[in-house]
Amino acid sequence: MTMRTITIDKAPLSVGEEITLRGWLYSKRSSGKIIFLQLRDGTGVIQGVLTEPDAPKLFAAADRLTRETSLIVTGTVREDRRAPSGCELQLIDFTVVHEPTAPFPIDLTEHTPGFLMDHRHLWMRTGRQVPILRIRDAVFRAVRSFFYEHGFVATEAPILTGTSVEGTTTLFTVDYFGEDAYLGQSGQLYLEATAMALGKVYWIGPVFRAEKSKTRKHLTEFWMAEAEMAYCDHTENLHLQEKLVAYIVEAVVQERREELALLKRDVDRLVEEVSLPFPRVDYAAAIELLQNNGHEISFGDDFGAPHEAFLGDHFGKPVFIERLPTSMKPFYMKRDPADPARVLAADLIAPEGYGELIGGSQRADSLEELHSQLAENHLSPEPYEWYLDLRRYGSVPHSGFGLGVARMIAWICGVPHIRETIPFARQINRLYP
RNA sequence: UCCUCGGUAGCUCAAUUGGCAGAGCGCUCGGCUGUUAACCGAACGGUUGGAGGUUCGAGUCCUCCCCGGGGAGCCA
Repeated sequence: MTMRTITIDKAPLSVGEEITLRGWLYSKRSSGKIIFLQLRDGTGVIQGVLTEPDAPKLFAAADRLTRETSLIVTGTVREDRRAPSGCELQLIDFTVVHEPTAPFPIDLTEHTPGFLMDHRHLWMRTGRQVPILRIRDAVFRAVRSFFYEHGFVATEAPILTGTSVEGTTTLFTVDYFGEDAYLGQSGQLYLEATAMALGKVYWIGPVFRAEKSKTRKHLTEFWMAEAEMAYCDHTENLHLQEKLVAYIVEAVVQERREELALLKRDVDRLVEEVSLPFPRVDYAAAIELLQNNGHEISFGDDFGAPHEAFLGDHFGKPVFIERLPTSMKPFYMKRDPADPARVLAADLIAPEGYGELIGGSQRADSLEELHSQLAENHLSPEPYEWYLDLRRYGSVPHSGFGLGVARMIAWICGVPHIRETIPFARQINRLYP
């Protein structure tokens, strides 16, 4: 008999065979002369079974094991409906790789969010965290395949920048050889330049906002998937965005069905939510809709959390709010030719209260527009000269958007807080671990 | 920055009107041949976030500070 080393997710394919697994002891239950070891390896959890009369010495050793002991086990895979995963390993032997020097801090019962975040480096081994992080991987991969399949070129924006994208948002400052530099808050301006070189571009990268936000939807360091397209108008921009969102959800549903089941996500609802097209609602109509449903809001106001929640619930799927007021938005967006008080921009609001998934717009493409809009925002053109060059040399209509990856993952997973959707969340008051 | 709730055993939480500091889980020990957050029994475990104050007496009341959760604003 040949003995193979495999991963736990492949164990159901090896029923009847003798295999080796390398992992960690997730939990242990014993009942006198029979012992159950729950073994995890990152791909899943499987139960190992051992009875005392069969192997007294091995049984005694197993009985002494503590949680998160790393071990290599050998056994025979068999189906058993009493096992949590439907199959289990009849243990033949095991080797301890490392024995923990203290009890593992994370119980499988209950902890406060603060305690869990303090122990994020250990918490991430347990329960829902493994499936969430595997879904995160699937989301990143789906974004990359979508853009690849649609002819986009993967590129990068710098993290260290000398220019602010949004005049208003707070920036993290770093010392750059005696000069102030900032951690990038968006790759957009750089992607506009790159799109003029390569046509259609995207990147997935970290961005930084020094906002003192304290909500379930905000991190100070988060990942955005940003795209920028030359020769693309507002309408085409929205069309691509909805296709991307639906593509990601469908890919994850297909690839990570087991993980979604572990998270008890209502997958049917999720799939229904991404049936195309997503509704397009004019900003003015959205304001009216909110007013008619008892919300205190007027034209020119930005949406607050309750408004976003209402809109998501009302439509039951992601909804574009388009033609937003100029006053709400940054200098680089193109004015609506039909109404200069509006810009050709849209926010994509997620269902189920997950907030804004995407912000996008057609960009102002003439030098005159940009100059006057910089002036209106009280921004000096000087640091933007390189950006203004894009309108001096073969400027074209172009559009782009940024997708908040963590919010996307939170929505797909159905988890309430985005701190669980990234391995190590950076928040106000949290820089460790 | 603002609003709000909280800080008691390693963890999650109790503690009546201001009157002896408690439980469950975990760890340790004992029992149990199908456990599913196993179960049963025992033992271990405390500077009640910090400083000051009121009082015969403070986990409990007062003042200030520190830390955390939730929310708002801002944004993705």
